[in-house]
Amino acid sequence: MEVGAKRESDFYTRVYKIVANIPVGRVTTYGLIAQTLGMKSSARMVGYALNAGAGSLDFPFHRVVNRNGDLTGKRYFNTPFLMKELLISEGVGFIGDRVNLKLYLWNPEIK
DNA sequence: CGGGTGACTTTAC
DNA sequence: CGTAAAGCCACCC
Repeated sequence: MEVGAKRESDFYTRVYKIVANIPVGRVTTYGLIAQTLGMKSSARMVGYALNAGAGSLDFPFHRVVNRNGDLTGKRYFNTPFLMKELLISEGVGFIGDRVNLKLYLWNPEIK
């Protein structure tokens, strides 16, 4: 029937769908997701959306980092260092405390 | 409808 | 590399 004509009006749902599509061993940024949604100026809302879904949904929000590749969301984790450990465990490379976006940045797309 | 908030981003010093 | 300030848009009360 309608090819996605339903269009999830929920901004959050959009973010969840993209985050859920992030392949293992890859990461993406808030601004990039926002841009994919057509609102590059609403990068804050992306992280906000994850916080709203976190706790209720099982999304790999640890794969979402900021523009610098820094794990800004680690402070919302039960154990902050866990976020970095998870990424390393998945094969994501780090430069100090930041993700090597040069090699592991993933380009989000709406499925 | 209005005010407050925020897991961002950019620019500036 | 550090902090500070402004812009930004969606959600909550």
